[in-house]
Amino acid sequence: MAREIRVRFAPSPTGDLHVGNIRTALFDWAYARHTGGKFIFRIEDTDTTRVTDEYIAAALDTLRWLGLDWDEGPEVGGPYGPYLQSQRLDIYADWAQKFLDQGDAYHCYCTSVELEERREAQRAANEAPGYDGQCRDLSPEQVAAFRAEGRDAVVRMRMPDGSTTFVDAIRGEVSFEHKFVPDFVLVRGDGSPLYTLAVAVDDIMMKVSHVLRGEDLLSSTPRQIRVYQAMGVALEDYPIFAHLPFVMGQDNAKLSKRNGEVSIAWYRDAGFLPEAICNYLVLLGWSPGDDRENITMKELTELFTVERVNSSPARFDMKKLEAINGDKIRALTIDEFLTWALPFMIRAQVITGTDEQIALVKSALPIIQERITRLSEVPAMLKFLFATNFAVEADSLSKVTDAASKDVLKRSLAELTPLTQWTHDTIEAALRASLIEELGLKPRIAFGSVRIAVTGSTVSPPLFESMELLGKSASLERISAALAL
RNA sequence: GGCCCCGUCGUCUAGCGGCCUAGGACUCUGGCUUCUCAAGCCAGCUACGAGGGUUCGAAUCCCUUCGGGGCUACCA
Repeated sequence: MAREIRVRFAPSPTGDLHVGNIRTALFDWAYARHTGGKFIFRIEDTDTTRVTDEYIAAALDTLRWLGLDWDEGPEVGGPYGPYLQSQRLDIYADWAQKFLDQGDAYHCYCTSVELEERREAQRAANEAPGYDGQCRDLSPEQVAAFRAEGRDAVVRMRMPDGSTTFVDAIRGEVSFEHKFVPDFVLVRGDGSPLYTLAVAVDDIMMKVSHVLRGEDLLSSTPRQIRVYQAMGVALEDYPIFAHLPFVMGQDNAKLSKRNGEVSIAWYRDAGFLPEAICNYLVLLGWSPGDDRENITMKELTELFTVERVNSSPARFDMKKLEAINGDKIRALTIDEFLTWALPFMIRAQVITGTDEQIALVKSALPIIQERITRLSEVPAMLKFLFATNFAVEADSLSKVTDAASKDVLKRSLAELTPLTQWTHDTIEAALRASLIEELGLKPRIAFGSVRIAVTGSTVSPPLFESMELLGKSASLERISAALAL
């Protein structure tokens, strides 16, 4: 029987999770869900100088926010834990010792400074820089001499002659000559493990069946395979590798702050829905095969296969993300929309969050739903409903103070004041009859003046609905106030 | 420099030898609709990096070349 599908997402939280990380996590998750396998979340925190608890906590939070639930990992546990590498140090130490005993690895006493000097010399001689094997076969006397000097030793893996060939599920057969893969360090001088050791040990110990990760790790794969060999892992128990193409920035190279933000936390604050982010990101390097582009998380789990993943890098396009986000916002029910929008209204200090305010926001959401592309636009669109010190925007001022506008406003005030029923229908009927039919004005001119007076801006949600929501007294007050400008 | 990966509209992609005078989406442009802005609808612009092969036939297969990227750490 085929082995269980187990896919892991193993970030090293040296900062906030970024777009590239999440695209990988999304593919990992989607593949696990598609196959009915397990999605494993592992934290690679062997670099204690760069990984912090805050970043780890933020990573969990981001994955949760996106809806990428994990079956094994931090907080949920699992049969192959712990899932933080910093808690598995003894496991790595045991394997390193075994490799040493077997002769697969050896102690290397070269210092960083010496190594750098030698690499420099290699570069100068136009040779491939890499470990030269100086400590490969030290005599007991030499070892004793280095120890006497007080040198620390790293544990270095011996790369045998030959080559490593493996099949990448996305790129096909990939081969590396070992002469281009120098002996690499498994354990630091202080005894702490390196990624090269921990990642291979954990993937095997956690019975990971598929390693879907960024293509930057493609060239480190032969090193992982070397560790599997030293561990005595049978070929059929090697994970299947699939190296995902990069997500790059707008212009040239890697995605960075310059060309769009990288941190997922930023997108969250900017008013993007998790499903929009996932929908957009999954389209970067993968497609369902037909012309479908609006894909729900559920559809993703049904459709996602590694076979359909592209091998070429994709450029991140904020415009398209926004378009998808707009689509997702429009697809929200009003209650869902309200839940997402409220925090933005409160954070922007447009409302404090009273029941009355929430009710008004809720009734106003339908008229702005198809007008926004990010949740962060909600406060600006609705602030006219809550303004305590209402004022017409400076840019629009001149458009309500001219004589023609004054006439429109005067007439509007006269027509609207006697209205007993204040609904968008009655308001529209009154205004159309007086301004359009009787005065013969163009709708955009006539309603434009009223719009500025009532909402303070030339751009607003539909005028009559806005006036209905604002209420009769406030609407009339604002028209009067504009007349006095 | 060496090794490895990649190369279809501006961008994301469909395409896996004939269905391609290359399809969809985003962007952009024009129009319709219209109380502004949107949304919606219609139309348009724009691509197989280049050169050789293979084949009756190539975006699809092979080679070369050019271009882009990654790696080359006691980072991951």
